[in-house]
Amino acid sequence: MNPNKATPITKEKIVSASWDLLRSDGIENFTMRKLAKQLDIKAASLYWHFPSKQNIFQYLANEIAKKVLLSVRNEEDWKAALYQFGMHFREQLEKYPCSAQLMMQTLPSEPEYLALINAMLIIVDPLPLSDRDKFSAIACMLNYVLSFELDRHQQKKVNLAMQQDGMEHVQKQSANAMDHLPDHVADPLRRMHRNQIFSELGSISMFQTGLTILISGIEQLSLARREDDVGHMA
Amino acid sequence: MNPNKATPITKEKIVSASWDLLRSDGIENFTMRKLAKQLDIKAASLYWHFPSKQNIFQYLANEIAKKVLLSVRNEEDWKAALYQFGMHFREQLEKYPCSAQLMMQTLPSEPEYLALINAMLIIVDPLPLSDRDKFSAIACMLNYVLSFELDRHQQKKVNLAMQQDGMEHVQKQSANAMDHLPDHVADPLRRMHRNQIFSELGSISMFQTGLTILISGIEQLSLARREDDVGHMA
DNA sequence: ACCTGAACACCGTTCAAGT
DNA sequence: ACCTGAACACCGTTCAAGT
Repeated sequence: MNPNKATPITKEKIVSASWDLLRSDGIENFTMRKLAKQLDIKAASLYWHFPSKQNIFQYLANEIAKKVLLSVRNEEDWKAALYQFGMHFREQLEKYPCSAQLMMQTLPSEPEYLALINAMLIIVDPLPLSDRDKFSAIACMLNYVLSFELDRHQQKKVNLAMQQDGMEHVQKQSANAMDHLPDHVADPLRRMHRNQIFSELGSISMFQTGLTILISGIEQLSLARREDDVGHMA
Repeated sequence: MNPNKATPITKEKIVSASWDLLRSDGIENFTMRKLAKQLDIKAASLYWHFPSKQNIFQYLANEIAKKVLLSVRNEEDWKAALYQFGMHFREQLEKYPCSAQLMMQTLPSEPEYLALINAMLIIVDPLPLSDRDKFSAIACMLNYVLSFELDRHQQKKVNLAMQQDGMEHVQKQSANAMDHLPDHVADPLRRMHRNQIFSELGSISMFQTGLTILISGIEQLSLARREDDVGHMA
């Protein structure tokens, strides 16, 4: 029907269609056949441009990493730098559909992803910490940012389902489960549910709180390790 | 062939076979047909006991949560309590195959999962923090523990692949990517790679470092918020 | 109550064959 | 160089029919 001779499919076109498909159908419903249909080609043709579906996902994850790296700015002290990095990172993740899933199911073997980790390590490199501690610290950060976006994404889906159903079963399910918690025990969770804390779940201010916890935790760790050193010298 | 009349399949048997299948094949290769074969029944029969594959996963995730709750002990101060909680949580996650994947792709709607979150909230409830801050803090913790186990799991797979291949392409892939990092910039990542930091990736001591960061970060946050209060009063 | 055969509507991937 | 038809070897799930 459409031999596409005039305008052959390119890697870029496939990538762009992939973003569209992720946005409309989610990563769990992303199929090669749907992707091909969107491009007016057959699924088999995709394999001339990419070796596998997994490889497309890796490419997309790497594109996100590349974008995050662009927005990295130099900062005076490491705390501000780490904070800005986290904020920019989250901002970029929010722009791309299924960004957190893409980066989590891709191990960091792509160059830009590694460069991203390297950029974070550079920030904490001047701290009086062992390499193992530095690595632990930035792994914490990375996982935090990704998990946060993942949770936000899931929360959005739950909210959507609640709207569509007139919050029939989704809301009820968690509300019921909440009611069946033991009564004889303090239950901050139920209190928070009453106070609608859950609706704020993916908010920026919550993100900032976690970021603050991590950064001042890292600061405390380097203070503690420094004391260890002093102890050793004495 | 085997009508199983003497010993009908029970929910427990399906669950037990599911753990076996997860351990041997991983969550990505877990199929209803394989699960049925292991129980000497047909895939369709599983749907009399469980409404869906997803529901089996939810059940398994809930089983993990139940087990973690059992190992929660009372502690004098909140820092020790949170630390012990994290350590026990990670310990249980290590025992079950694909535990982190199961808990991450299940939103916390099951009763035991909610009880788990509640148990964590109880620990931080006495702190001088807003409910929003408390929730942020334990979301941090939860995500940290799950992400850590997830990373450990992936790292184990990478190591296995390296052994089987005689580290042909996996090692090379990341080593090459490492070599192509820009040279004109500080590269702590390459230094750490040389110093074999990566092989320690899922170790308990690394886990403890992250846990320490989080807990002292939460402590600092409550100190800061307390100062805010004092400021308001003045 | 519990299980199966057979089907439905899909998957990712391969590959000889086309242009 | 780029694409397709047709197939392979699978999926999760349903449901009438069996015992």
